[in-house]
Amino acid sequence: MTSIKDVARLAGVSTATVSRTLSKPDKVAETTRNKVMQAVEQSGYVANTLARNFRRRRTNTVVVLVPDITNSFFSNIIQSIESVAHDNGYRILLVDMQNKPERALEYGELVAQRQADGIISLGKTIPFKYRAGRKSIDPKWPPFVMVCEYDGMIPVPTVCIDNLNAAREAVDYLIALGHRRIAYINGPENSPLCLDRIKGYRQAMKAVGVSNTRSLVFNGDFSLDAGREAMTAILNSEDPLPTAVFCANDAMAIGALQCIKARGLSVPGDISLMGFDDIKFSAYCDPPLTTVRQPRNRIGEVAMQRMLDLLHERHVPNAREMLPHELVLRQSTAALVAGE
Amino acid sequence: MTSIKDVARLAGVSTATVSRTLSKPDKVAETTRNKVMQAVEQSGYVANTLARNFRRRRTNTVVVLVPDITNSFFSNIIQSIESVAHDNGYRILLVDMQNKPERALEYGELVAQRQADGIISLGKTIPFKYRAGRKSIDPKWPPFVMVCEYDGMIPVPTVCIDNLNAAREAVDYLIALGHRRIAYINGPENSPLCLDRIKGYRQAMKAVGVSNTRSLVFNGDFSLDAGREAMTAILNSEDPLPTAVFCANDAMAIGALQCIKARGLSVPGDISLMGFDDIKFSAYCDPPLTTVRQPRNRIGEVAMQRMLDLLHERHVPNAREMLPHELVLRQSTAALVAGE
DNA sequence: CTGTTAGCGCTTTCAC
DNA sequence: GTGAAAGCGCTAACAG
Repeated sequence: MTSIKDVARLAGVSTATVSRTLSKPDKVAETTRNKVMQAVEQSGYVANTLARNFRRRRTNTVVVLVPDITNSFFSNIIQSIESVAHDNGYRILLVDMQNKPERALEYGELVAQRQADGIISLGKTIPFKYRAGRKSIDPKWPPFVMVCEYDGMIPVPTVCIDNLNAAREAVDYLIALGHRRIAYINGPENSPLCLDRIKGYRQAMKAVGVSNTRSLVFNGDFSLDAGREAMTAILNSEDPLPTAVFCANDAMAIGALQCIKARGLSVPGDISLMGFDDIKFSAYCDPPLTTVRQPRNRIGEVAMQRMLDLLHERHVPNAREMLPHELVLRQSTAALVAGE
Repeated sequence: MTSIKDVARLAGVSTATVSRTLSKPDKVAETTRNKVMQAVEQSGYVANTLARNFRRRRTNTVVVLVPDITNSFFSNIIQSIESVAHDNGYRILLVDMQNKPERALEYGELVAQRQADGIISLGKTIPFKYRAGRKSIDPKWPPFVMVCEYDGMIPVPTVCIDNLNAAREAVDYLIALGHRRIAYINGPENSPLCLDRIKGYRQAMKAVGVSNTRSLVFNGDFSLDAGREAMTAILNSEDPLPTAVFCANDAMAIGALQCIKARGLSVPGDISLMGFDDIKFSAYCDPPLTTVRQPRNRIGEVAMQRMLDLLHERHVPNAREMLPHELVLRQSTAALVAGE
């Protein structure tokens, strides 16, 4: 392997000059620079990033913690993170948590071990130790950004949407269509994001006089199967059927959709159905799914941007930065026909 | 930052002993080991991986090149790669090629730069320079494994399925149902994997006397939209409608499905539809999609296993290792009714 | 089993 | 503008 020494010898300069030429070319006289570049060319020299990173004490690598990489909701976010990272000379170390948040702390160590310069988490767990209720994060924490989820206990730079109001608007829309008996298929109960969405749902319901929603709320884990199962529970319940069902994500809505149709009921004829996220498949359902769009690519971009800000020691507020969501009206929802 | 020296001093031993205790504990006397571990504990020492990697000349990191991370077909493969990697002390550096194979060479350099120990590519492009037609790979290449795709020009360790026979079996199944006018929506024409699949399609058609399939073959790029567009072209064509359509992947089949239903035609009543891959959504279509299952998790596992073999200098044949596929019969295909 | 020693390849003062 | 020299923190001979 040719090293910086070989290049130096070949160009007849010192290793320091080679190093400078490569990292700060403008600090080197043009003739010297040319000599060095030619020697680099000729020897096929490629800098050893390991040595460089070691010396510079940085990796130009950012860890991305993904709760479940097979959940297609995350893929656009990851794509944008990767893209912005790439454009700024950073690489992504991908960690699939496989929905095991207890492994988070293990990955928090990656920065201490110098495997990465910072951590972006798409999940709800903070990969560092902290005392609940603290007003601010430990100043010794490495650059850290949360995406979509957040931990209410401690303020951390977060990029997400306004889940409460997004859910509220979704349910308000169903209400405007005349629905009152609206079931809600929620995600994992311990997820702050889901707490916000259910709060939005409850607010909207309460505004039209439905304050006890207990029998209308079902839980799932964001998977297609969970949607089917929750919908089965709804259809099997002895309570009167809801006229609309709002789901905490599109995958569960698609699972629910299949279940409804399998029972011989129609969407939106018998039941209006609404999802959340606007994943690609939602436009290809039958009927296409009314949903709430999250600007996933934008979320990823902003998240990586904030990470770069932190890495460059620019100020980033320890607060949630909310990006605009959008109601996407398709054909899975319809006005409640009078008398139904 | 506490370094190995601090620990050595605290434990009253040499840095070499600390290093040994941490990497080969069995080579150290128990009493010494205890002293060291206690010092580690007490000082909160975390080894600097950058220094360690630099010294060991390895990163325990493998680059995974993904053509398009938003294509959900890849996510299970990545998940398994990551999982096996993690269990063996490796990390994954994720690169999203965004379908720009020309960037491959840039990433091939990552190993030369010591950013990674090996490369797994899920795409069709080899990220190293090579002369076409060589019998064997350049012995100077770093550990490299291809997944799903392969490059016919040069033999490289590859983990995939038997695309030719899988496609052939799929079409044979449609033929057994009585179909003869079977259209094919292919993926990118320059993909070896697609060349195999179309070969399988043609073989099956030829076996029942259809040797000119030109007007039956359409191209797409594996996306939902491409499926819709290809299907639109089929339906708008002046030729008689096919009674069955085989798609090179499920996403295009789902796109085609929507298009067919939008025209007021029924699947499988008017047109039988068959996909490829068996992604999660396929079971949730209406009707659920008949398809060919690729063992995606297994593919990822085996691929990372082969990478580990290469990294440990075990022999890995420069050949394709084909994993078993499986026909998944659902409701999007039906026997051709006589007289149709 | 343990300590001494010599770097890995690069960057970065600090002189000149 | 350039070179000499001193490490970064760790590991791996080697000797004892």
